[in-house]
Amino acid sequence: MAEYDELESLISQGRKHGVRKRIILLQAARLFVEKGYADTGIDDIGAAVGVSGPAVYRHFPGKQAILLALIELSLERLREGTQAALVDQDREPQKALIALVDWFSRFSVENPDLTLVMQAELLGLPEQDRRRLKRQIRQLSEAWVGLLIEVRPELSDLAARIAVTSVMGMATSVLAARLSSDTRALSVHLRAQMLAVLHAPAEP
Amino acid sequence: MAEYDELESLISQGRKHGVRKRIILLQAARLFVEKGYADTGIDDIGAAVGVSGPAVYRHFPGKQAILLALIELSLERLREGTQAALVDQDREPQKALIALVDWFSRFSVENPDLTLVMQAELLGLPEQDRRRLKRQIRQLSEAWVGLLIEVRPELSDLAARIAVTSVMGMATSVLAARLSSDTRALSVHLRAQMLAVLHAPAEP
DNA sequence: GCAAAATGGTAACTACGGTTAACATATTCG
DNA sequence: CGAATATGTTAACCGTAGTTACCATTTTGC
Repeated sequence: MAEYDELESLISQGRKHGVRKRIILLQAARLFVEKGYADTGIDDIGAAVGVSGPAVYRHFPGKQAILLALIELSLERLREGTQAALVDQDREPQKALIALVDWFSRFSVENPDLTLVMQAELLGLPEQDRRRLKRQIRQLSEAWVGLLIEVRPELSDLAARIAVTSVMGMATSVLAARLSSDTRALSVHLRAQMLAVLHAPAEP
Repeated sequence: MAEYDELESLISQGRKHGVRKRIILLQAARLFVEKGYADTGIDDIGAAVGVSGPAVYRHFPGKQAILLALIELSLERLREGTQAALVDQDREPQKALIALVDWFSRFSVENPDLTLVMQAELLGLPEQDRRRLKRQIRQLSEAWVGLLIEVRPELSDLAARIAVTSVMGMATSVLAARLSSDTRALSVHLRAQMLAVLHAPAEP
């Protein structure tokens, strides 16, 4: 479910157990992306949820914990989506790669805040968490790289890594630029250009 | 001149007028990219220059001013490079576009800190400066968009904007990932994939 | 060579914001 | 119902880091 639909649905559910926590998370994502992690106060987050101030501490042990939970949520969604896109592709790397692009171009456009927070605010985390998460992100992209090399064995390892990194970067830069609110058009164009990168002629 | 070569050359020049200031700027860029603007203290910047603490205030009125000067320097270089790449192309948009990609793929790889700071830490600036700089960045990318539409009139405005934004995003994401220290290889691959994006088949 | 400007060091100030304390209300469930 | 738990509120705390004050030294230009 896209992040804004989820947020709306959660708010309508009143104050059930654990719901507040999820609302805080999604609103914090919005704020972090809009104003940056450093310039977003705990008070701001509370206000966005309709709960001024330190009430947030009832749900999270601190500001950093919110950011950490957010990025972990983001990673989790990415992992789920990647796996889901890979099943039922009859182990054909060509089909699998296209399925991945299909899914990711849609996911990133429909979940801009989650996607952007992960790559923009990793530095806000303490060394240790940052390392751990970076490793996990790398593992995720390695799946893409492996698939790409299967499809195009002529690519060097570096070339494949650059292509995959570029594909991720295209999504975040386009989202950050807020070029259009037409999510359908955005994801369609993104998809086309991601495929172009993955199929770009190799350089000697 | 690439940023690290410039830094080295400056340091060897001792303490001439205005030199210190430039050194502070470039070291600050390194730190901002490495640890983030928020987590880089004035003391850190001073230490990196061999001048502990508030001595930095002899050259800049404050921390934000350093960031501002950095992003403005970055923009200036981008403008210069864009212009330089466009002259002597006989007003052929096809050639001009390729010249732009040639130049930008090299520039971004040779000046990673300048390139990354501009897009990563814009949020650290006060509203007003941020707006102004964003506008200037947009103007810069509009030059690319105009050129691209000239070459490929079948592209919608949105499609062209997405392509150009993607090209910029590819550079920053690849630089941030630090995939290789072989700048030559990086820029060559980047170039190829940027061209692929700009020539990607349009979507209906 | 000397006055003036430039540059630097150390110590102290201060504001901001994350966090905690202390106290209140509402919800849940036996 | 009533105890326990969850959730909120306001006021106060306090560490950090950007900034300023003040004094020392070096560099520059007449």
